[in-house]
Amino acid sequence: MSSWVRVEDIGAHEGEKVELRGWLARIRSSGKLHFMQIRDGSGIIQAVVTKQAIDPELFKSLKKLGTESSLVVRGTVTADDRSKLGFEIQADEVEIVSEAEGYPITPKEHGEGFLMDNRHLWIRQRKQHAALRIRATIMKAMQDWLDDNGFLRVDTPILTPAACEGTTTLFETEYFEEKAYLSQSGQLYNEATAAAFGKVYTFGPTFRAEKSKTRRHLMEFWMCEPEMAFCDFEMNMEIQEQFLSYVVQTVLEKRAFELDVLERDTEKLAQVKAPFPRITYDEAVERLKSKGVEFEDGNDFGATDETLLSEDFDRPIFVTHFPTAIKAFYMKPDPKNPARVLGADVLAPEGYGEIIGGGERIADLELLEQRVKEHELPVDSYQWYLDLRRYGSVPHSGFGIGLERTVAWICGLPHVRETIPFPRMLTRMYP
RNA sequence: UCCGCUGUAGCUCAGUGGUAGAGCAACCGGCUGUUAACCGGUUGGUCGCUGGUUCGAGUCCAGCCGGCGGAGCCA
Repeated sequence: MSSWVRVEDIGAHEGEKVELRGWLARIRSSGKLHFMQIRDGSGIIQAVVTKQAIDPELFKSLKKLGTESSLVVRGTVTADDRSKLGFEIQADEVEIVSEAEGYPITPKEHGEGFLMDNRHLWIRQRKQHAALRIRATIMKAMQDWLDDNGFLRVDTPILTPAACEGTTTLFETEYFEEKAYLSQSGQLYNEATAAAFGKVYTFGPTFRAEKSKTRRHLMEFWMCEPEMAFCDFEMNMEIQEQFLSYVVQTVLEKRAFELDVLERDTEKLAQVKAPFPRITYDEAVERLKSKGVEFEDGNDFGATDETLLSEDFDRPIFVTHFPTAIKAFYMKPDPKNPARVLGADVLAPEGYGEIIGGGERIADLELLEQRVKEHELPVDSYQWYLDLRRYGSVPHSGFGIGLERTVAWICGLPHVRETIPFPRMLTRMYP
């Protein structure tokens, strides 16, 4: 009897007869010998089938078996230097589960549009596996670090009654007789749960109905948003650099194989260790001007500006003290200069741009009420949020890290669309 | 929303106003160590759509539709 083994565990079964269940990734044939690449979801291994080993009719039909046909292969695990994995299977039994015909993705090159149309099949491919495995590892590393540092995961709702920052960029939906909006951030609810539990985070999908069409935007993306009571602007940045360093180092340790598949330069990732350099918004503007950029003071940075700023550093950087006017209504103004906020963005290296936005929140009731009015937000809808300043308000801070941008950076991918199984993009919601 | 590029076989592309092409995939055959295998053969077309110019349009023009790249906005 042979036992069902996954490719990732094959090394522990050398010399044994095993059963593989998977799909035919590729077949090459040399007359009386078939080389079948068997993909089982955990890896790819080559099964060698000789004409003597199996029924001649079956041997003949295997030659014609289409790519991605599903099958069960039984055979003996042997060590072999010619295999990248170090092992292959000398098959003596092959069962075809379901034949596939005309699988559209071939070993030759394809355009991005075609691959996105076939995303449901594209995710079977090696590089997509590597990126999505690294995504899973990043998510787990984020949660592990937070769980191990006293944070409680308290998820916030996706259906919300009002906007965090206005309704223009929200997806609207029906909620029986009312309107509801898909959450663009768990931020405000996080402040309530932080006042309940001290240190919390939410991790889930968020939605923005912005008509942006760039390599770093999705309509639906995942954010991990920690929030901490009794935490100021400085402590917030220290937590971010520890957190992010842990995530990057964990991926380097646990996903070396996948980083290699993606041909990622890991030396650049190895340098990602706390502390991260800090520059103020005003310093950043000076740096841009000295590089010949025509920058209008008070504006936010564009993608090329962020690339120019990060290229001087070998690790992520904080850009702090943005103009109050361009930041969210809940950001705390710097007491030394109220025209600037106690907020910071983290810019990833190598031109990957902003991956974290965060800062200290306004704790004072009167100032927050004033800000809500200044931003022309419906004050009544924000009463629960203002309550947080009425009942034991404390200094508190938090941040949000965009998962797909982080995955794109760590994987060295040119576009966030490959960092999520089924990206929702401006002009694409299929499949 | 704006700017640029682009649309020809299942895929990636070539195609000078005058007979619709290649490589890969698929299909048929060959090969006992292949790694995007290789060798021989076969099939495969509403040239994005609509209109216009012309004796003649894949090719030139206009509009529309799709794709890709970038900008703005943002994580």
